[in-house]
Order: sequence, then C-alpha cells, then structure tokens
Amino acid sequence: MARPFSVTEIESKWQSRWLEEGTYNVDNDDARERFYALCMYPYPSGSAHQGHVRNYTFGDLVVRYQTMQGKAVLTPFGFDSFGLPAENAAIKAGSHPRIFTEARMEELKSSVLKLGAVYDWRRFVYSHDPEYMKWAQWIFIKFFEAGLAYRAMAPVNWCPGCATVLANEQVLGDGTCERSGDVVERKNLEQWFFRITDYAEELLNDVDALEWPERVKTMQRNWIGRSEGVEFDLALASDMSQSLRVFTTRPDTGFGITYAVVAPEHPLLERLTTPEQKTAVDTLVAYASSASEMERTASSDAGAGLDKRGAFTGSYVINPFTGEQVPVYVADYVLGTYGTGAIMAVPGEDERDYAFAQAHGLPIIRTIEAPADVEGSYSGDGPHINSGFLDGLFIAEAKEKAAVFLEEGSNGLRKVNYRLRDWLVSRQRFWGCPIPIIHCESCGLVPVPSDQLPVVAPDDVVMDKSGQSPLATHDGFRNVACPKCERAARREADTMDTFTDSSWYFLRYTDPFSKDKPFDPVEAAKWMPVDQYIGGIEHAILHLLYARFYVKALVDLNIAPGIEREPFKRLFTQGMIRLDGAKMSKSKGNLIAPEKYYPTVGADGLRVFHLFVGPPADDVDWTDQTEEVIEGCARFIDRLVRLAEGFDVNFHEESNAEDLSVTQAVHRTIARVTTDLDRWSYNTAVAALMELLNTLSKNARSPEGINKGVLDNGIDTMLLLLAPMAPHITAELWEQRRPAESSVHQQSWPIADPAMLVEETVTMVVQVNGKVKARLEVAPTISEAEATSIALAAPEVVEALEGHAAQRVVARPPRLVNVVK
RNA sequence: GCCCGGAUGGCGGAAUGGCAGACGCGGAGGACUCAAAAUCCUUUGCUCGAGAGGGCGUGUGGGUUCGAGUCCCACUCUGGGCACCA
Repeated sequence: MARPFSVTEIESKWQSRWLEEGTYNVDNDDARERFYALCMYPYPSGSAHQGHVRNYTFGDLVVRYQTMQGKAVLTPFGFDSFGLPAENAAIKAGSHPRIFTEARMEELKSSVLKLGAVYDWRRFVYSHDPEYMKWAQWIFIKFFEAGLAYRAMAPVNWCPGCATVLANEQVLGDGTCERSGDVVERKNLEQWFFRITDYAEELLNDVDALEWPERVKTMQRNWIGRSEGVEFDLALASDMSQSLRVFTTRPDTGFGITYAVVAPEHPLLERLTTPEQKTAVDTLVAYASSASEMERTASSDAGAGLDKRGAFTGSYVINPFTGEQVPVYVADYVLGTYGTGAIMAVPGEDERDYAFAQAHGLPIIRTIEAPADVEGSYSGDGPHINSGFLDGLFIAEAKEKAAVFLEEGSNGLRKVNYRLRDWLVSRQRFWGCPIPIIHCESCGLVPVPSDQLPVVAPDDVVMDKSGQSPLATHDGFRNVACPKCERAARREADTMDTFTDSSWYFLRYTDPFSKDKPFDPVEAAKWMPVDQYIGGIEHAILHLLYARFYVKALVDLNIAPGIEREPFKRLFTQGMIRLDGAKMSKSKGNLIAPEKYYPTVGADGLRVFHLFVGPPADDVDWTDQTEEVIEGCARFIDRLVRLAEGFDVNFHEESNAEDLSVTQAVHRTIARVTTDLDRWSYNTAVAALMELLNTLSKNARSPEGINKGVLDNGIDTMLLLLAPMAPHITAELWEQRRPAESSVHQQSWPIADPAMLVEETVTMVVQVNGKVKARLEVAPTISEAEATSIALAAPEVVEALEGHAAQRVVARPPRLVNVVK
C-alpha cells in the first residue's frame, strides 16, 4: 500500500520527542485537576501481542483525552516481573530468570513505545527491583505483626509431572496441570496465609458503590459467597452431653432432617465411628484424601450429579425438632473447610442430600409443599408441612421461628459464613519476592529487621525440579543468626505469591521517589483512587480482590492513612482477541505480532483499528477480513492527509449555505465524539470522524468547492478530535499547519457551539398505521397542532386514508406523526 | 445445575420506544491509465417488478403500545463465570 507520507519517519520522530521532552511527566504538586489513568500491571511476556495493543490503545486514549481536557494525568508504567514462566524457562535453559525477564521487559517496553503510548517513565516500577522488594517485604512484616499474615497447615496443589507446587490459577477446571496435563495432587504443608476473610464483609459491601462492569461485580460477590444461617448442636444419641455442631442456611427445614454428615477430615469422626463401621469409614477417608482428590471435587458435571460416596459411622444424633434419632454418615461431599465441617441433611429440600439419600437408601421427608410436577428435592418457597410448629408458614417466617427455637434449645447461634478462604501467599518457587521471616527454635517466627531489607535471593541457586523452594537448599541463604537471640536460625525459603506485587504497585506509582517508605500517604492520597483502571476480564476476581484487600489493610495499619479504601473507582474491562475461536496468547502460540503493522499501517492505523473494530468491551475475532479492516483504517488516515495537504481541493471566496452546513457538521461531530469518548463508545467516535471526513472531502472536491476558512476549521477540529486516537499523524499535520503553535496534544479539547447544533429544518416522518408514507421538511420548533395539520394535508397521507377520517393522530413533533386509520 | 452476557445484511457493527442497517470491510459498475496498482465517483438487506412501485425483514413463539431491534413473558442457540460452600 502506497501511503502519502512516511509512516516510520513520522512515528519515530514523535515517539522520541515525547520520550525526550517527557511530555507526559506529571509532578505531584501539579495544580491542575488530577486524573489517574492506569492499565493493569503487565507480566513481561516479550513483545506485545494484540491484547496488549488493545489495552494500551484504550489507556493512551484516556491519557491524551483527559490531558486535553485540562487535567494533570498520572500515567505510569511498570512490570509484574516475578513469576513462574521465567523460572521454568530458566530451568530449561540452565540460565537465570532475571536474564529472561529483563530481556522481555525491554521487548515489551519497546513494543509499547512503538505504539506511541506515553508514560511518565520516571515512575517506572518493577517487582524484582530490590527497592520495590524492600517495601513489599516491609508490608509483609507489617501484616505479620498485625496478625494479618499467619502460618498454618494447608493442602496445596502438587503436580507430579512438574515436580512443583502450583498456584490455584494454574490448575484447570478438570483438576489437571495447565502445563503438563498431569492430575494435580493434594499435599498438606505448612503455609503462609493472609487473613483476607477478616475483610470479607467489607469487600462484599463495598462492591455496590464501584463503577465497575456489573458482571465483574457479580463475580466478586459470588466469589466471596456470603451466606446467613444458624450454627447449632446435634446431641449424640449415645451420650447426650456430647454433640455435633452443624451449620445450615435452612433451619426451617429441620423437621426433615433424616441424617447428618461429617466431612472426612472432621475431628470427631474417630469418636463417632463404631468398631463395626471402622473399615467402611477408613476406606472412605482414604479415598477422599488420595491422589485423586481433585477428580472428586472438580468436574465439568453438576456438583449434585457427582457420585455421592459415603459411609455410616455407626453413631446417631438427635433431631432437635422431632426428638428422633438419625444416623451420622461420613461423606466427601461435605467439606472440612466450610462452616463446621458437618451438616444436617434434609433430602426433601436439598438436591445434594437428596442424591445421597437415594444412593444410601435413607428416608426422604418433604417439609415444604412442592408443586405437583416436582420430583426430587424442592428448594422453592411454599407452605411448610410435616413441620410441627412451622406448619403453614413460608420460608422467611419459618426460618426466623426455627432460628429462635435452635437458639433456645440447641446452642443455636446465627452466623454468617463466606465461601472466601484466606489467601495462601507462600510459593515454593525461586522467582518471587522472598518472605522476610526467620525461623528460630527459641524465638519462633522473627521478622527480618527493616534495616536488613530487602531479602534478595542469591544468584547461585540450583533450580531443579525437587519441588521444594530452590532457596531451601542454599545454605548461605538459609543459615542466619536469629535477630532476637542471635542463635543459629533459618531463613524462610518460600517466596510470596506474585499477586502480592500487583496488589500495591499503583500506590508506589504515586510516589516512587520515597526512599524511607513504600510511598508517602500524603502524595498517594493526592492521586488515589485510580480514576480509570483498564484491563482484561481475566483479572475480574483474583487481582482485583487482592488489591482491594491490600488497600483496606494498609489504611487500617496506618501505612496509607487518608487514602480511599477502594483503590479503583472506575474499571473498564476490554474484550479479548480471539484467533480461530481461542484466546490469543503467548502460551497458546497463536499471536499476530503488532510489529508487522508498524512499517505499513503504522501504530496510528493499528490503534484506529482497535478503536473502530467494535465496542471496546466486546471480544474481537481476528479473521481473514481483519487485515482488510486494518488497511481501511490506514486508508482513512491517508484520506485525511491528502485533504489536509489540499490534494484536488477547490475553493470559493464567499461563504454559502453549503459552507454553513459543513460547519454545523463539524460542531455536531465535536459533540458526538465527546460524548462517545466519555461513554467508552470508541467505535462510534471513529465512525463520526469518518463521516466528517466524508462531508469535508465531498464539499472540497465538488466543482463549486468550499470556503477555505471553513475547510481549515474542519480539518483542524478533526486533528484535535483524532489526536488521542492517532497521536502521531495528528501531531505531524498540526505542526505543518500551525508551526508557531504548541503541539496538538497540548491544545484544549474543542467545545461544540450550541448555536451550531440547531438545525433550521428537520425531516418529519409521517406514518399511516406505522408505515412511513411521507417525509416533510419542517422547522424544529413546529407545534403539535401544526405538525398534525400538515401531516394530514400531505397527498400521500390523503391517498392512504382513502377518504376515511383519521381515528387518531399521534404527533411527536418535530420528528414524527403517526396517523391511525 | 446456578448466575451473568449475547443473537441485527455476505462480514465487523450503528440505532434516548419513533425513518432498521450509521461507519467500515467485501461485492458490482464507472473515471483516470497503454495496462495494472493506488486514487476518485456511483451503487449495494432480501424479494417481486422492464419501470413506477409493492411485499418481507433485527434468533423463535406470544404480549404491551398509535408505534418494539429496543419493554414484558416463555423458549432456542451461543459466549463466559461459578460449581458438592450446606
């Protein structure tokens, strides 16, 4: 494609100018209104892929647009540079993860620069920077001292093929390892946790006020999974002084309890098991804790449809509602980690209990009248039956009465439970931030003194596949004197989950200059919360939840006093790019590198494509047609260049009616593009600019020509409106046309003149029975009576009425009149 | 199974309850050219018709309304999230 200008020359000229002049550097004492625009902290995966391009195109548009709106825009960049892929690559090549990571950081940085995205590079932050690690560890210690970080035994995901522990997100839905495909096993190890559950209630409540996509908010709510219920005791039939504590959200169904179930891990299981049942129970427990654990819980099938394996313990408990004895089972469908690890089972109203009762021949009693066509359990509302003092009541009222009953007689306690678990933050990996704790036999867990931070892993570590942290076998690293008693002690060998790094980087950006603290709360408060956060939907739960937790905790620990408790005011989640139906990603190897477009359509052309291809939130299918659409976007830029350079343009002196309508179109476009950019409708904003270009060029190329001032104003306005989308060519053309003025990017965003938005005439549609019969040019101020009378007088309407009188006339001046025959 | 989205020309997509298909891609025709590319112009939902013009049309079936792509009900298909959380 021959283009009317040199893409590479112009783009590299402006890119180096923005970089050298620090055009988008912004100081913390800037007097303008502030705006914090942020794209999610990227993992340095090498050169950018189209997903990055899309992300940074949107982010850069926001930065440049808000700058033209007169704001001081904070636009930082950095890297989430710790992580397993670099470690695996290093093991394979016998190299060091830092070498891989830093090479890839350079690649991605250069990709981003070639896209023309602008940042305040003085604020550059990356996770494996010792300066950053120091404060990451300092925060960990603060969490530890406040009891927010603790150690406990926990089951972790172990991949036998990779001989390493995996993060939850690396385990696929079917319980296999995303890399090797092996079935992931469960191992019990002592691990570090953050007490995120302390914040469950606040994390849930604060979701409501966030300006986030509704589906992301829903996903967060579901993940936290709040449920209200009652915890109470089921007395053992053999010894009424002993009891089994259970949790239920449906106390109203208590008359339907026909058995109870404890989890295989339940501490009381051994005592509940009678000698005759011991073999059956042991078999079940062995099965539940076996290597195929993940196969048991993870399934593509509905949970209730899974096999309901279980065994009778030999013991009985008393149903407090009926006084009857019911058997206690052990079953793996009850989780040891939720509620009390034991349940009352009500097969009549619970799907899972029903399946279990069917499989084990246990009685099923309905306690709510179900519609006639319901087979199996019924969880809907209805009057209670077979329920003594609850008979006739509906769920809400019955729940309340039943709760009071349990409170009075069975140690009942109303309780709220969450699905959310504490955050397991330790990783047996090398390429992460070391946990700054020393294990001392006499002093216990001792934080590394702050003057010894950061704890940095030594380079001469052997990274093998033993499965324990490579740091664990490095004596130089591990052996250390206890900071308290100075006796021989050992350093923690685990590193932190990389999600901890991305949980506060946006705070460090606000003040990366502080040497004596992670960030100055006063400086951070000037910028926080982030006004516009932009990223992929894949982070809808984990990253966003963790970062929200971090900020709340940092405020409460007085590390970030005065900062908004929610870090991200507005979130936009872009759609993903798909190739042949699969998400485009490095790991799938189905990338279309943006580099190939820079010499041809340029960054501007590629950016306009990403804006124009469809709604920013929607997924993009990369197809055969895509290349042609990208070229179409470059063609749009070329047509603008030719028009701006006066190619084939005719002028006339006096300004005429056509010129006025062109100027009106210019102002209408200002109004449309502005509202479109504000509501993230970038595809229609580009369409509006294409339309304006069509109007300008049509008039300028007509034999009568156009008034020069009108055309110049039209082109200048287009350059301003297009500047955030195609920053290079607009800067170049602006400089050519107005060499004495400052850059297009330093201009104010244009404002539509309201007088120019008023049209002299509008087309009024006249319908008969909803079918369009006539179009009339009328004044926009036309009255209802006037509109009605000229509509009825229109020949097409008279004809359509065939002499009948109109039954009814609906007039919506000035746009429409509908005559009902 | 539960919870969210989505379904509009050949394709990507536009449309505060008021002219369906803006804008672009692709197609067709033309201008320029020895020719091609590039560029520019015209045209392009389907269908009947020589034409004027008519009929049909936003996944399906109902409903509300003078009027529905848009609102309501019931489905179908499709994408995603969660998934034995009591």
